[in-house]
Amino acid sequence: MNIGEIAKRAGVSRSTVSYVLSGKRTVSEELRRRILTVIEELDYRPNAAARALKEGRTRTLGLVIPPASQRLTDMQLGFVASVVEAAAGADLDVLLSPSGGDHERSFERVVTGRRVDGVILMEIRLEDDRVSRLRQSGLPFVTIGHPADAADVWWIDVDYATLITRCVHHLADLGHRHIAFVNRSAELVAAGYGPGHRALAGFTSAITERGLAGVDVCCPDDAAGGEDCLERLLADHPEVTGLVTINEAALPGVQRALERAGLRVPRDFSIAGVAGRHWAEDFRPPLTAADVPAMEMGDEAVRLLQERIANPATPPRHILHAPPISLRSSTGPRRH
Amino acid sequence: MNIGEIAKRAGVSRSTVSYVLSGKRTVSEELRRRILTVIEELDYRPNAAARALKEGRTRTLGLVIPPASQRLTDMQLGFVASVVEAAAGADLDVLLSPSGGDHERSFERVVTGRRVDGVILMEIRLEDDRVSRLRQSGLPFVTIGHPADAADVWWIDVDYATLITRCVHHLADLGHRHIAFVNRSAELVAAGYGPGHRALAGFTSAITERGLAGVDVCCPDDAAGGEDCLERLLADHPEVTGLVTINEAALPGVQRALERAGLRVPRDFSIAGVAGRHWAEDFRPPLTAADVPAMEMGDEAVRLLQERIANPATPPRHILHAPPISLRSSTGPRRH
DNA sequence: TTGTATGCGTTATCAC
DNA sequence: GTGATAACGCATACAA
Repeated sequence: MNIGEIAKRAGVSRSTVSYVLSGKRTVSEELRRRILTVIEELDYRPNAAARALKEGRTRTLGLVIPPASQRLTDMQLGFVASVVEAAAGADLDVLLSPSGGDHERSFERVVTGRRVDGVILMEIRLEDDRVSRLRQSGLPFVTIGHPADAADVWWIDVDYATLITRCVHHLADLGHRHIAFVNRSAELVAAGYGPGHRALAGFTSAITERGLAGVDVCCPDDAAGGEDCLERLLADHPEVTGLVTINEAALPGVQRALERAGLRVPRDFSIAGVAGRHWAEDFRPPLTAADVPAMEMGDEAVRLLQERIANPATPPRHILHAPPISLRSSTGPRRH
Repeated sequence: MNIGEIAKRAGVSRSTVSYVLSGKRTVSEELRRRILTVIEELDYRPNAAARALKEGRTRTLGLVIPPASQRLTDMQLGFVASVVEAAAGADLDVLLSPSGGDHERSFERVVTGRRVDGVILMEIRLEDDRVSRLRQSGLPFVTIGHPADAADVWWIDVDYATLITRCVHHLADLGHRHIAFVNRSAELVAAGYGPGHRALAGFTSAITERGLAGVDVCCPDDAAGGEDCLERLLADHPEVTGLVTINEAALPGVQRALERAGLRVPRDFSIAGVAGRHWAEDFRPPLTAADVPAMEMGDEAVRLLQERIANPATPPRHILHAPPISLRSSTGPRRH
């Protein structure tokens, strides 16, 4: 079914059909009716490839995600979901591309095959090859997270340094003097994962500012890893009475280790961090945390990307979120 | 950058370049070299839209997911991840389309705009409009889950009836006489969500077969809902000593309610169910459950779809998974 | 072994 | 207000 067939059945030319569809020139009411009826009857819809070829744009956004092998966190999932939702709201389709692992080809196809009008990139490293690649390709893109050298890229991020700093101050205000920072996995941090580094910087500076004793550890991104990690931490640093973290996936394990050590939260031990809202609320006890507005951020990513596609010359825009810390029930005064 | 530009710079015709790329006819080694060098230099890649238009296929699969508003379960996430991974492995791209909610347009675009060569559908209802729509459209599709009338559709599913039956037998063997079934949310079940109905059927028949007393309840798909639900259940049916469930998202709440009621798992109360492996393992105590092979199923969905695209006349194939129940630590003998 | 010509389905320019 | 026609970039049947 193509536009020519519609034209034939309606007894008009192809261009008239096209103009009825686009509304870019006036068509007599009679023909309009007739054409729309035929379109309806045959359930005709323009061929996307032909349209893309002619118009030079695909009405499709690329979304580059971490490979599946590495399980997506709740927060990442929130980004994906909200990007898809926002794109659908703007009548845009979303092409998913796993990066990393052995998926170079998928990424290359998206970037260089003109399959999309723009790209949204997640899980940004401080030095990120994909960002360089995209920069050089000229394809509009927006990142969720930002690389070290980010002046010329459009991005949206969470201000991990500030948030972790606030968490430390909160614990310090409650009287805690020995505080631990539970980071994401060692591999991720070693690979230059931005939030890991920025959160650590925030932790270190706050610890110094308040004259506290701080210890930081990397921790695998799952419950079992969290359990091991905290067990070791408690053994090596029994003086620690509270922790701050950006590793939501490790928390169930963290809590099990605390329980096993006979420590109650928040009576004997306080936990604060950065996490998705659902996560923080479903945790027991509910987690005192900065609630990352994942839904909003996906939305913004799509908006920014549309803006950039529409007007490539616009100077870069950055959005840095520092949501307030929601006081729940996982932090309390230090017990003597 | 197009194929003509490459041809000009290499001093050959466009078709020669095209044939070098496709390998569909022999090209002298000298020209081949020259052309490949130019391609390399300019980092040329064929325009996907032009190729799709010419070839009549897009090398893209559609993946229809539930809307983001309704949070994806761990299992659904596993499907998405594995589909994307498998598709990437076959050099196929994946176009994501949220369905339900107010995303009709997105679904219609995918189905009727020839944006994809085939579609993978998730979260199937017994009577599913999207399946009917796809059936009538002639576009090849595979479902994860299956509708009531599924003889002519290609699908992959988990045998919820059998698995829940096994769970009931397992509890019965341990001496439990009063068993509850915790279903997915009432809305989902009312909407004809397949697993909800089939699992319930399996539960009922097993209860009857063993001469037990069974009670079944619907339960919201989140921790808070699970907590409420179990609290009510324990109040109304204090004789119940074990439950089986397909609602993994409710389990943290279920457990909290049990704890609050002073019931220990598995000493005082047994839990068995169907869940993703990670989920079951991370649970405390680790969950005795049939581990849904989500990764494998996404893979199969892509393979089946490729098969169907390649050979539309092949009779439909169905794959029904009934993974064994992994004995972990959430079930034990009834206490007297 | 290579080149020329055609058409995929659209949109948009030009002519009427 | 409407119709004919030329691209868009590619793959391939047909010529040489």
